[in-house]
Order: sequence, then structure tokens, then C-alpha cells
Amino acid sequence: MPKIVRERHDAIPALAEVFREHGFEGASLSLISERTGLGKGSLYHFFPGGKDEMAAAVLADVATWFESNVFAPLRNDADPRKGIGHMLTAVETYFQSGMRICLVGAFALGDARDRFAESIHRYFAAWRDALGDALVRAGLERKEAKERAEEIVAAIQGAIVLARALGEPAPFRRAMRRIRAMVMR
Amino acid sequence: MPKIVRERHDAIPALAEVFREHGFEGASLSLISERTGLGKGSLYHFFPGGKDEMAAAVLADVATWFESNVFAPLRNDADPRKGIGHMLTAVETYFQSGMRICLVGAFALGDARDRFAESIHRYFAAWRDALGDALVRAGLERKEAKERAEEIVAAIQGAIVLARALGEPAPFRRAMRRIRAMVMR
DNA sequence: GTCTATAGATCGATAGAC
DNA sequence: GTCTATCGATCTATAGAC
Repeated sequence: MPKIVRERHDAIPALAEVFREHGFEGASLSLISERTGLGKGSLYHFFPGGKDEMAAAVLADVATWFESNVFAPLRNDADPRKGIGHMLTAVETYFQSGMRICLVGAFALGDARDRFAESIHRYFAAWRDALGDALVRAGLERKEAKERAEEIVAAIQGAIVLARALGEPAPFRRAMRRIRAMVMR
Repeated sequence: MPKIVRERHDAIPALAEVFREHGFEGASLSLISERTGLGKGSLYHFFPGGKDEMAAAVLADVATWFESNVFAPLRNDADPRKGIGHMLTAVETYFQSGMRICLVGAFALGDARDRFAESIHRYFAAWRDALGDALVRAGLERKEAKERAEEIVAAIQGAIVLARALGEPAPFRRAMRRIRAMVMR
């Protein structure tokens, strides 16, 4: 498929897919070049820091997307339950019912963890805290809310692992349904 | 640390640690050689199929360990709740409260998934089914038991992701405590 | 900005001496 | 069985023409 790349940002989606499919180590520059439609010269023009900078840019883009589409609604929606419902819908679409992995979660399990430790930590802490806030506003006691938030974020990550391992989206979909039921109760 | 390697099997623990720490792609033969204490010649003597065969041997070893220490107790313990309690204790030790990742889960998220799809599928299906059996014997209806088993296996995997991402064992320990409470209820 | 060519290191894997 | 030496391929990254 043809790609129009005029600035660095245009290459990010293709970069993200390559890192998701092959991991940090598995994403070779030749593969990246092929999938972005950019020669190595262009890649190093946009990302002088090489593969590290490409992955960092992808992580930053993911963080921005989640901040806008998941965390902010959790914190700001007048009805916290609506914010959580919004999160679940967004997450189900984003992860394609578990058939598309969470790049940050995969990095957390792999060799790239130390390299991007701060970004990874920030992503999960922000998610957990935003969800915890929503649960407090929904009426839960603070300590209970924090633990529930942690449980839900972990459940989503685990559902992705299981869905990918079994090769079917059903475990992910069931997990989303369980979370929805738990929250709306 | 010195290693005594007389047969193929003696190299498996070191191999497993290298694959766990660096992933399939990240585990280079020179790193494997260093950590097992075996030269490349010896490695290819024991594993003629190269890195693929090494990883396959590790996965087989993991499967055997879980079969003996986790799945069999789940299926055979006269008191199914005791079997589940045994599973949780074994898992907490094995994964070092989330500071040691699940190799099969990490492979499921990474590039190695396609290569070892069958082993990965079998591992998670066996775990889910053995736990489901135990829950049926504990009195749950079959459909409810299957869903609970899936939920628990996913919760463990998600707890590992979160613990690794946040760099602390607490999320994993809390998840184990929640599962225990859910089952014993 | 984008390309080709290529450097320099490291990859997985093999050969052959011992 | 284990080692050293080394193969060809591939890796990340750079240089320089256009």
C-alpha cells in the first residue's frame, strides 16, 4: 500500500504496526523501511537517533492517543460510569478484541523494558490512576477503587495475552463484558 | 557462575532464563553461549536445530513443569480448593511475584508466536481446562467454571505485565490474594 | 529529502582440529 | 564433546550523490 510521508509524524502508524507485530528486536530497519515506504536515509533524517528514537516516538504517540481517548474521558466525564464505558469501547476497538496486542505491555515483558522503562511505567500508572479516579467518583472508597482499577487494567492486559495465545478474540470479549458488569453493578 | 553440562537437559534452565530476559529475537547465540557456559559447537551438538530447537526444548520443559506442579494437582487433588491453593502458591513462587515473566505469555505477544503457536496454545488451553475442571468439582456449573478459569489465567498473566511495567511485585501479590478470595468464597 | 552504496559489527550456523 | 576459526547473511548506522 502506498504511503504519503511528508513529515515524521506520517510514518508513526506504520512504525507502530511493525513494532507491534515483530517486537523491538524483531523490527529490523529493512522491514521498517519496507513497511513505511521510506529508505534508510529518510528514516535517519526523520529519526536521527535510529531505532530507539522510532520506538520512543511510537510510544509517545500511543501515550497521546490514550491520554485523549481513554484517560481524559475517565477523569473528566461528568458521569464516571459513562467514562468507563467509553474506555471499554475505545479499548475493544483499539486492541481489535485482543487480536492486536498492546505495544506497551509487550515491551514491558520483553527486552525493551529497561530501555523504555519510564514511558512504560508512566503509561500504566496513568491508566490505573485515571480509572481509579473514575471509580472514586462512582462512589467507591479510595483504597477499594485503587485496587479495582489495578485489577481491571491487569485483566485487559491478560485478556490480550490469552486471546493471542489461543488465537481467538472470544476471551478478550468476555473479559470486557465481565469488566462492564463489574463496574455497572 | 560455573555450569556443569553433561547432557542437553542440563542446559535448559540457563536457556530458559536467557529467553525470558531477552525474548526469542534478543537471545543471541553468543549470549546463550556465555550464559550456558557452552561453546557454539557444543550447543549445536545438543541442539542440531539451532535456536529454534533450544526454544522448543525450553517450552517443552516449562510445559512438563506446569503439568506436574500445577495442572495435575488441579485435576487430581481430592479437594479441588486445595488444588487451586496449591496452584496459586506454585505460581507465586515460579513467577517470583511477577518479577519473573511467563515465557509462554511473552512469546504469545511477540514475534515468536507463529513459530511456537501450537506449544503456546496447548499450554494455555491445558491450564484453563485443568482449572475449569477443579472449579466444576468445587461446585460451579460447567459454563460458569470455564469462564472463571479463563478469567483467573488471564488475571495472572495481566498481573505479570503490570508488575513488570511498574517494577514492583505488589500488583502481582494483590492479584493472587484476590483470586484466592474469589475461589475460597 | 530521498536514494544507493557500503561500512563495521554481529547474527545464526558450520567445519575441523583435538 | 568441546573448542576456535570462520562462513555468508543480516544487522544498525553512515556517507555522499542527486
